[in-house]
Parts: sequence; structure tokens; C-alpha cells
Amino acid sequence: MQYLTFMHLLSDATRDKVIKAATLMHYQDKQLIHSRGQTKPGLSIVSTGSVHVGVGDTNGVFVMTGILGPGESFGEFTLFTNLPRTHDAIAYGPTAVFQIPQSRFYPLNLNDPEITSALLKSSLLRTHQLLEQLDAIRRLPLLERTAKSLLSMSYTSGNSVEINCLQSDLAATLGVTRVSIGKILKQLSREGLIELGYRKISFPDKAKLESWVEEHCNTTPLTW
Amino acid sequence: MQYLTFMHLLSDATRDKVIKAATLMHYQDKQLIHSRGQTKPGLSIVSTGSVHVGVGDTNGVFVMTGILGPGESFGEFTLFTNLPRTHDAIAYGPTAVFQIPQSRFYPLNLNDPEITSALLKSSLLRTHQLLEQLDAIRRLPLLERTAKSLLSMSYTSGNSVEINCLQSDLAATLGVTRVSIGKILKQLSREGLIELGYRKISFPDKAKLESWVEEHCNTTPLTW
DNA sequence: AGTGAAATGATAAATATTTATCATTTCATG
DNA sequence: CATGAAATGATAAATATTTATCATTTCACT
Repeated sequence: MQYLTFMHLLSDATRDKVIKAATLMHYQDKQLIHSRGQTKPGLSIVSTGSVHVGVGDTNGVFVMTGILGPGESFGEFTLFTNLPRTHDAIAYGPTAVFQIPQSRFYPLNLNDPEITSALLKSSLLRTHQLLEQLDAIRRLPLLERTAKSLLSMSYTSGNSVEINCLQSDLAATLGVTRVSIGKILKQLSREGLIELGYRKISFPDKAKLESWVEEHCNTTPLTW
Repeated sequence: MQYLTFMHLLSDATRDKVIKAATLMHYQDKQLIHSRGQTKPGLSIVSTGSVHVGVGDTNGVFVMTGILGPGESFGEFTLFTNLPRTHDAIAYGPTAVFQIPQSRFYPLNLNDPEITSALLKSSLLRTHQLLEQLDAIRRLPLLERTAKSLLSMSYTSGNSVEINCLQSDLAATLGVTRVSIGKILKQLSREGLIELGYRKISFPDKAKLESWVEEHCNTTPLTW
């Protein structure tokens, strides 16, 4: 999947042109890259590290809508609609991002149809993933959804045996309350699928969790 | 928003070329246009009528992911990835669809960068709508979510003052039961925001519905 | 080591949603 | 224009989730 990002869809020559047109910006962990309401359009591409995209709600909880890795782009929508940004983008860990303001993107795009084509493909893939996510929300009970989500988070955070996350953040991401998540997590830990810690959740037997998710979430081959 | 479909994003000249390259196919109500798993790629564009896109689940319930109206395209994913189709497409009412098989789409696309560009824009809009939907599921109660969803469906099905859809389909689309949707719809109709009919929901005062949604859903255009 | 804010654990009452069932309405059909 | 399948309306009991509270644990910081 990682090779189907915007950057990986470009030829070497075009990728070079894109990088030349960009300014490489560095961000520290938790540093804000873009925030809601900003009006300066531009294309951003993750170079190294990872970017969390979401919205900080009224209570200050960050509701995440996506995690972007190297090669993945964001900001396309503002670029093509000139509407203000309404998502926050935050660096997760030390992160570098290629920034291309609109003025520099236009000539680049006009001279190279490959860019539009790559943006189209990555947008179609993103749409596809979002459809899958929606599908999970509509068909799976909270227990299953939580397990699936935790597993997916374990992958995106370096495939480690534990993830650092607050139960309240997890609740916000899944769109339920902390109480509900608490019950679900206790249930999952009773089944030996996870272990609960302070500010972290660990996976004592990842293979077991994987097969549990496989079995209970009816992971339909909407993916490939 | 309602005129930002693939076809509406094209210039007259290019639109003519697209139509010339296409075969106009006619479908009866409920007739299958494409089904999940099919491998023959091609671009489809709704000419008249409406197309329901979704997945029939194990119980035979059709979980809808979108309603497409005149000018809207589907099948782009297969076209650009050569992967089997991930969704079923079903005609809702008498429907005509422009069909362009891959072999005829390629030369068309190569000679006219406008086509890729229009596909990109409509794909970005679709992604945008899906993000909004996800966000709505996570933060809005069912009443608000339903109103918002209905409004959005009215746009995607040609901005008409009524949409043709079963309450059970709507329920599956929102991921709740028909009983819940029934209660919510009654509530909305009591407030004069919608009118319930047999196999349809109409909007007697769209401006009122729009402002209600605006007010209650804290509707902000979401963007990456 | 002690302290305090932040996070987790736990509980009960209030709401919301589902499940299960049956009555009523609609409309295509014969 | 009568009929019956499909869709909608309606209800009660069972579950699930939220809201509101308070207790306990953890860990960074004195």
C-alpha cells in the first residue's frame, strides 16, 4: 500500500521536478503544520515521519481522520477549491514535509499531466479507504470496531507491540464516550487480546489479535 | 455544489467528445448495472435517472454508500487500478448511463487533460463528502446526521426537491435500524423539514432544511 | 519521597437503539 | 378496481450507550 502514494505514483523525472518546486519544512513532534481556517492553498507531501490529520473539537479533544506517511499528499482540496482549511495537520514524531504553494504548483501541474494523474489515483485510493472505514462503522459492533482500530493503529505506529494513546482519544476517534471504550477495552483485555496500561495499550499476542479480528470483522476483500 | 459533477466540470467541446465515445445504455428500475467482483473496467456516467451504489450484505440488505445523479461518474477506481469492482451499482427508476470501456477511454483521456482534471476534482469532492460523513457519524446525533444526509442526497441526485429512497435503505446507509430512522423521520417531518411519502422523501422548503442543518450540524467544509 | 494533576476504573440513572411483532398504507398487477 | 406484496407506522421489551459522579491509580515535578 505504501507504494501507492502520490510520490510513488510519479516517474523519477517528475518526482524530481516536484521536489525542486517544493520547500522542505521540518516539524517537531506535535507541532502544528496547518490549522483549520488557514486560507493559503498549497500542496503538502510527507517526506519523512508521519502527519496526523483531524479536528480539535470544542473540548480540545483531537478527532483524527487520518494518518499520513511518507509520500502521501494533503491540501489538494484547498488547492483546487480555494476554500479555507478546516482540518488540523499535526506532526507525529520528527517530521519533514514538502510544501508547494499554489503559485508554484500551477505551472508545475500544467507542464506535467502526470501530476494530475497521480493526484487522481491517490485520491481514488483514499476514497476507497474511506468507504471501507464507513462500512466498518455501519456493520460492526463497537467491540469489533475497537479491536480492528487498535490493530490498525499498531501498524501505523511502527508495528510495535504497544501503542501510546489515551482512552479518551481513542473514544473520540471512534466517536463514542470514554465509558463505552472503557467497557470494551476491559472486555478485550479479559479475552487476553490486549493489555491495559497508563497512557498505553499493549498487545501481548499480536497473532491472536490478528486472527480474532480476521474472524470477527469479516474482513471482506474490499481490499486487495 | 450541485453542479460540480464530472460532466458539469467539462467544457462543452470535451463533453461532446465524451458522449461520442460512449454507448448510452438504458436500465430498468432495480436493474444491476455493475456488480462487485466484475473485472471489465470502464467509466460510467449517469445520463438520466439515478444510480445507487453500495454493497449487498450477507442478509441481502443493500448497504448504500452513495446515490448518483445525472452527470456523476462511477467506475473510475477500476479504470485506474485494474482491480475488480468493489461495489454494486443498481438503477433506481428508469435510468440511462453513458458507458465508456477502457479501450475507448484511454485515447480520449490522453488527448484531453481536461478529463483527468475533471475526474480529479470530482474525486476530491467525493473524498470531502466522505470525510464529512465520517465526522458526522462521530460527532452528531442521529437526528442531525439524518437531516444532513438527506440534504446531501438531494444534491447528489440532481438537486431535486425529492429523493426516491426506501426508509430501509436509508437506515442501512446510516448504519441504524428502520425503527430508529422511522422515529427520526417523523420528528423531522413534524418540524416541517421534510415530507414523507411512499418510497420517497420530499423537501417542501429546502432553504429551511439547509439553514436547519447549517445551524444544528455546525457544518464546516472539511478539508485536508 | 511526597504531592497533585491527569488518567483510568467503576457505578447508577437516563437516553437511545435494537429486536421482535403486528397493523396499516400504498401502488403495481391482473 | 380489487388484490396482495412491499413499504411504512407503531409498540414494547431487551440492549447498548451516554451522562453524571466519585474513587483509585499513575507519574511528572517539587
